Amino acid sequence: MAAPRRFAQLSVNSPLKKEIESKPKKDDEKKPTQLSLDMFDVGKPLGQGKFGNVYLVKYKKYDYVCALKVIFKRQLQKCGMGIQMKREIELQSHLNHPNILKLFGFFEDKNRWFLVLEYCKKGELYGLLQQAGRFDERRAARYIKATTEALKYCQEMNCIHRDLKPENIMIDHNDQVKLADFGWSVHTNTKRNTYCGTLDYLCPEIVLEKYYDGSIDQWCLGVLTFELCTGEPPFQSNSREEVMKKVRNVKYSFPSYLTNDCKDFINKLIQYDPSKRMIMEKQWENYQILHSKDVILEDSHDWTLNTLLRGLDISFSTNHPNLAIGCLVVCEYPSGKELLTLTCRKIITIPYISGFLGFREVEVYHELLNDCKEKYPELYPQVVLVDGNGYYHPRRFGSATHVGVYCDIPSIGVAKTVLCVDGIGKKEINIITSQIKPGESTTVSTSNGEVLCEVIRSRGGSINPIIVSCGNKVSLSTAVIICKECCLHKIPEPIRLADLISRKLLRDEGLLSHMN
DNA sequence: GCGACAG
DNA sequence: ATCTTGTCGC
Repeated sequence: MAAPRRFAQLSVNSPLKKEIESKPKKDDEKKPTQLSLDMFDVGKPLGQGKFGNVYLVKYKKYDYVCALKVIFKRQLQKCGMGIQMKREIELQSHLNHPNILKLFGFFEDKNRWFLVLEYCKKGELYGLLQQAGRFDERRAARYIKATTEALKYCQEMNCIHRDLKPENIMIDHNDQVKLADFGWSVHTNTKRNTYCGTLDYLCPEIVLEKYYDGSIDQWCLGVLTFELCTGEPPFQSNSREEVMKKVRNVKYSFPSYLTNDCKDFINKLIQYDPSKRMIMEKQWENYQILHSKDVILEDSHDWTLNTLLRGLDISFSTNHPNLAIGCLVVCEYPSGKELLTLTCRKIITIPYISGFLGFREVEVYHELLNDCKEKYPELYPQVVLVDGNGYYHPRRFGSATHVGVYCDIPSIGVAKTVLCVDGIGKKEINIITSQIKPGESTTVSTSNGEVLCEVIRSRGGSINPIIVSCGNKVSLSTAVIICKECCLHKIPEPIRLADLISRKLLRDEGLLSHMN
């Protein structure tokens, strides 16, 4: 314990590392250079904290400027953080990422720990934020993106930061983000309102003293985004109790100047239920994979020549957070006669996140389609109608397109509602619908002339439209023809049946909330 | 007929 | 994820 600590693992390009490696390994002694205070010129203090100060220092041998964090063992012990400190150093020294502050090395004397850290000329992001009041979304997004990269890396390394806030994000001379302070942080109680301290970034499970996991960093990322874009943390209040109450109730509101995209992003991260917080890993990965594949928006077959064309639909319904019952209904086209019904019960591991449509569903749909292909190959559908938007989606990738591309099958998106794209929302669609005759349809385009979808007004008296958009390998005009044929009711028959069947199954199993 | 629910 | 709607269960 009292023996001098060895050098921590160094980043590849660290000058300190070069020195160690250039030293001839004499004898069998593998002990690397032992750092000590006299190897540094100590300059001006960079910051003060609860456990000690940070100084600008120069590593004499190479004239290399670093930050030296001094932590008094006494203070640390008083807070019962002695052992934690060592674990944190071990952890931090193994992290190597462009957006994580590098720990070059560490050493100790009788009373103090010394951490040799990367020097960041522009200091804490907190300071820059104070100067600016608030950042415009473009600038905030740059910081958030880099921070996300760092957090993603942390998650891969099974490390939870736990203490994300603008005080712990350093900005170097190149304006690059460097995430700092992995737990042993020098708490900067001088800057933030001492009364609330770092309470602003606490998530509900911490406030309620429940178990927590890596998703607390997602919560904090949402809070951070809010603070960078507005200058104030979302749950700010006069008293500790008030903040905690607001956090428990997830009660916060946006200033009017924020864009919808920004609010949306924050909303997806600041979620009470940890499993509902937007995650960087799987969703994003799937999203990228699917986006890298080609979506075909034209007819891949001459549908009109095939009189035996079958329509199919699958739907998906859940109340239990992770349980889904999917249903696939094959109908004869164009009569709409039901030929086959398959269901699938599956535990979904991906959380539902609005705006990231299709990721949860696609697993279930895929299984159903495979099942059909294996057992009833003659009934395998040529085209699937999917409940929800298709290519017409703010991210240009709705459920129907996901299913179509993922399962490599022609697909059509059939939605009852619209998501706002380029100023076209529910209200605009309703106006458009009211201008067309029952049973007729019209194409809706954005201001650039890009076609989004076709709105069909049902044959009955309702002005509630059916919105058809391209999924994959089916053109919009063909999609509309097929859809109209399948519309015995307002929702195309296969979708309607699948919806009813999957919901009935859930109900029968007592998995819909009104049953208990 | 009324209430719940739909992702 | 708030359909001034459609459907089902009770």
